[in-house]
Amino acid sequence: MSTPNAPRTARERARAELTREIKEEARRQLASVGANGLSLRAVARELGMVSSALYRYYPSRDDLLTALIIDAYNSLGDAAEQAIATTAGSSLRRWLAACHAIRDWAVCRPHEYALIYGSPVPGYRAPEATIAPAGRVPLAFVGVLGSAVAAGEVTVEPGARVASPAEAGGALSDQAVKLLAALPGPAGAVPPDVLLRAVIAWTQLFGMISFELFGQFVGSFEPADALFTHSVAQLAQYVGFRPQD
Amino acid sequence: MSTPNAPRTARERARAELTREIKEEARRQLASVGANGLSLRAVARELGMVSSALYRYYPSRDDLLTALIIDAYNSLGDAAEQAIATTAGSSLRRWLAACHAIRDWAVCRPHEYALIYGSPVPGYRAPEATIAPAGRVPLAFVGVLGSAVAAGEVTVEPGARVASPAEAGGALSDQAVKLLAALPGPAGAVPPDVLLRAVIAWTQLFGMISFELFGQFVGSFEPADALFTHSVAQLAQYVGFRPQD
DNA sequence: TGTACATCAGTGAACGCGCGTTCACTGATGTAC
DNA sequence: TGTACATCAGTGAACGCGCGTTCACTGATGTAC
Repeated sequence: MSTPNAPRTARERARAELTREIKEEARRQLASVGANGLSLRAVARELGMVSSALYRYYPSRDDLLTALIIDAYNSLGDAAEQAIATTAGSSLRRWLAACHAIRDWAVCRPHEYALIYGSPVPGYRAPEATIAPAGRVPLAFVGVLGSAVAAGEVTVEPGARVASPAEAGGALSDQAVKLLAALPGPAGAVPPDVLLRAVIAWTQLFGMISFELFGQFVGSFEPADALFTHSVAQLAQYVGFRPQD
Repeated sequence: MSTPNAPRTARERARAELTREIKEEARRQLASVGANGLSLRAVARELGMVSSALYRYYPSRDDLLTALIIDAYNSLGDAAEQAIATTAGSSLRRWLAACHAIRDWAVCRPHEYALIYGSPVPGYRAPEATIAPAGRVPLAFVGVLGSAVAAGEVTVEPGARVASPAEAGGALSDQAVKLLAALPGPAGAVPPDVLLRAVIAWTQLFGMISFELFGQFVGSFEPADALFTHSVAQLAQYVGFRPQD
């Protein structure tokens, strides 16, 4: 019985393998032509097949794209979760490890990063199935936040930090509270203002990675390693992680 | 003599007008098919011309794309500069006005935003001519920073803010100092640590706008108005702008 | 003011290409008795 | 264990499409004398 999804017959094994090889070749092509240029015919050609054969594996080009998108989200989610799981010490350390893991992943796979965080492919509508994988990174961050709050490793009262209390109320805190209510386990206990600070850090993280990969730092902060390390540390401090070890 | 570049003959006037109309139609198509799908033939069709006629105006598809990119950077640069120029009061107010102007511009023209801040078009290499327009927004921010420093409206000593002094030295401050040396006028007098904080705010600004436009907030912070206003205020405070009026 | 010539915008046909998808087919692999 | 049938992977031709770019051309606009 081993694993229930394991292929039993030779046919099934071949099918699983080719499904994987098609995705791999498609990923390789992403790098040279981008998501829009991805072509079933070119993938088939490279694999030594006839283009119509691919339709035994993916019903259309968009389905192949969807598979690549889901894989990319999952691969990034794995990287973040693994960094958190394998980093010992304080919540701060785990938070920083996740940030660095995400950037390292993106630098190694710029085209997969562009696929999920770059401009949307026009005419392509992301199906439901991408939503859960897309949520893994934010969820991983919220998980760190939750255990940090529980362990008292994050400052809850932001002190004199709130610039405009009027804004923090109303629509914004409603959104934060609603989001927290939908979160699993101890993450729901994160105070709304801590969550908001984390969201800001989250957007900064991806803004910086996008700028690095998409060429906005050319001629100024390139290479961006030092800037990245510095900014991630700054924002972790802003979120409220205590610099204890 | 009027303006030196004004078209004199009917022919020249017609040429200037068509050049503009081609760009306008191309911009319209960006919205439906994206940068990769932009096609000279479709533009010509919509304009009631034959496709080869466009070659009298742009020597190739890439040149038309370049014109659109330059226009987008300039249009965004205009918006930011104008917001700064027309906002009275403190540097803080001008900084916030610029941030909001940039986001408003992006929300109104998501496809032009994607063209310049989204994933790069594969196979397209941005020519030299795009560099200067691309620098207008950062320069505008640095301008506000410069006058804020001169007027004492920004906190120069970050207090206990530096998380890891070791990183702030070395490569990173070298880059900051080099960048400042290349800046015009009073902007060069901005202290490196203030510049670094502004760079972080700058990346957060665009990270948040990208997340909003590219759909990462679906199901959580949508609409993102309140989150945006809050985060921009938070980062202005982080940069060190004094909340005086 | 009128004529001769040069410039240039726009035409239409063509070249050569690649794409996604469908469909009837062959032949190998798997299954039931 | 062997045979008959069902399943399914892969083929090759075809459909209908759109693309960027070139090129010889016509006819209108501009210029110099």
